[in-house]
Amino acid sequence: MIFKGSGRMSTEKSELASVVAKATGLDSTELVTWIEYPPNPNLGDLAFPCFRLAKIQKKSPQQIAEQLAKEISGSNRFAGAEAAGGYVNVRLLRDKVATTTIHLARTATESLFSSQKMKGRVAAVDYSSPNIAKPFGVGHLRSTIIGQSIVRLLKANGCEVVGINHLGDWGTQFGKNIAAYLRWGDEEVVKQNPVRELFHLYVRFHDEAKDNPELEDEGRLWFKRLEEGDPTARRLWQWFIDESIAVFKKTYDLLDVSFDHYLGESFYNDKMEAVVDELRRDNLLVESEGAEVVDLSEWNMPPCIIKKSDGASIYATRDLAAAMYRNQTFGADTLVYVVGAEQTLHFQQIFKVLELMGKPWAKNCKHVSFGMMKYNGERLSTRRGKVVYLDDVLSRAVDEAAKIIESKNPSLSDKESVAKAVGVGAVIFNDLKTYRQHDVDFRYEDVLNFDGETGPYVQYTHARACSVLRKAEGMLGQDPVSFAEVTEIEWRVVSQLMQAAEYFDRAVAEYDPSLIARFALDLCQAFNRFYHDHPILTAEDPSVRQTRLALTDATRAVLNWCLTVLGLTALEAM
RNA sequence: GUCUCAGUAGCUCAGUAGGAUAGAGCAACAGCCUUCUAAGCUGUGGGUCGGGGGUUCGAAUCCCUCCUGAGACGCCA
Repeated sequence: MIFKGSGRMSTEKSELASVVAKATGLDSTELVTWIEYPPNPNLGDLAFPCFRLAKIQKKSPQQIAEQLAKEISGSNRFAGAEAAGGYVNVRLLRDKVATTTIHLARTATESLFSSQKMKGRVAAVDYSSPNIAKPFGVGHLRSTIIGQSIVRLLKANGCEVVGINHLGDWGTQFGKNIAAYLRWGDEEVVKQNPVRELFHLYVRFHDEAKDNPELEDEGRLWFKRLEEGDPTARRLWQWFIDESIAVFKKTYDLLDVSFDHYLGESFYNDKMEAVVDELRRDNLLVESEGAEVVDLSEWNMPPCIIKKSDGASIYATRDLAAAMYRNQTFGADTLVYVVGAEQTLHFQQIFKVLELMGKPWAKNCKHVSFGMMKYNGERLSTRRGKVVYLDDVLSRAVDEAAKIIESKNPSLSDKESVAKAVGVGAVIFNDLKTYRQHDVDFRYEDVLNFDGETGPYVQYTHARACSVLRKAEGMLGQDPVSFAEVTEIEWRVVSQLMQAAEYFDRAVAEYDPSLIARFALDLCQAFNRFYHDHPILTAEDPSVRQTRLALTDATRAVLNWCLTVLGLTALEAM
């Protein structure tokens, strides 16, 4: 397993592993991966299962556990250890761990998560990549949001990142767009609402083409003219692009999404022939059914078509050209594609061809795939007009947030921008928290719910911590606050903070922001419990007050970091 | 037909480098605001981890098989 042991484990785990290593003679970097967190905190803070050791040493797990418990207790580096059913349960020096963890969280928040392992590396991340003159639906949300979050995650890990919007700005559909516009379009109407209007014209073109097949020829003709550089075709095409990007940018601004480059498919039009030449030089091209392909049967894949039987290139050629451009021009040694799971085979083929071309960076290519977005159980299809517009979703979420503010906190200042942050945050977080390969059925009731495991919940917890700290103004400096005693409920918070690096390393290794969302939710839960059960500002003992404020500040800083990485606004009040 | 991915509480999902009694949230019900933001906290009910075999001291997790759903499977991207 590639990722095994690659994570920077908590310092507490490494400490335990080194004691066990000394006692057993085994490698501590291996041992550290065996260490677990006990299912019940009453059992201990860390647990070491002895079953595997039992096999090696040919002794009973219980026997080993008891012996190890003695060694660990005797080391003075832990509060205690006891054997229980083949496990050694270890209690940490909680006051010490709390003191150092909280200080780190407050003063160097990012280093609690990241050890900058990707310093010196360069990644090109391809995300969002909507089609020009097509509506930006909820279906595009996943690539956009997950991609942007991965960009931030990699940057936090010291990686240089180039964010690329690989716009769908080329293809026969543009011939249809042009033909439809020239037949029925009106410049003023298009300017009012460019993407929706162009899309309407496109849909109409399809409808009418059913009865008038000559329309298809008209579309093909206009695409041909576009390819040949016809001025009218070029002008309209460029206009569609400019208007579409302007519309997309409004949505991106709202989502706080940005790119280093907008490089659409058309950008590679003049860069594909060089790829074909290189493939030919490498003797990778073979003729098959009139087309030129790279044979991949050895790897159980269908051939990768490079040139169609009519001599034209195809998207595989384009993606190869794009990959090479990203490597050569940006110096990217890692290429990330945040694209739906339906293109899995395509990317497997592309990556394999790059490998066959002898590109050493081919092994660092990663397709971050995700399931399909559905609506009422049905596949969304832009062509058939089945679209849920992202703008509609966002504005409904913002309206809902505004309503809730009005009923819960009407005296809040800057209500409008808070409503925006909360509404948008709910939409983003909803998409990020359960990222897996599952298809998701988009439902308004889920997105508009702000209770429980949601973005607003995390934002609320952050605001809550901020509120306490505001009222404690001047009572807390940046100096380390030393814990004399940590309550069980306080410890749950510290214990969560302590695991930040493990979550982060896995999130980076698996390109999965949902782990950060999960981490933040667990932290919120622990903190809210603490907030509910313990007085902070009104704690009688001044030193207790200090430590609780420090814990609150640590939580605030860490939630702020998580929210930012995920792309949500960390509000100070809501 | 072949390949890939998925199947865990009524719903949405964690857990899938094998480990202790399978966890959250939503929804339902019952509590908690004269105290730091109740978008919160606590409790109750709810499960043959799709079915069946196997490997192992131990399986939701690994292997085999079957069932169900989605996607892909050469000139769209």
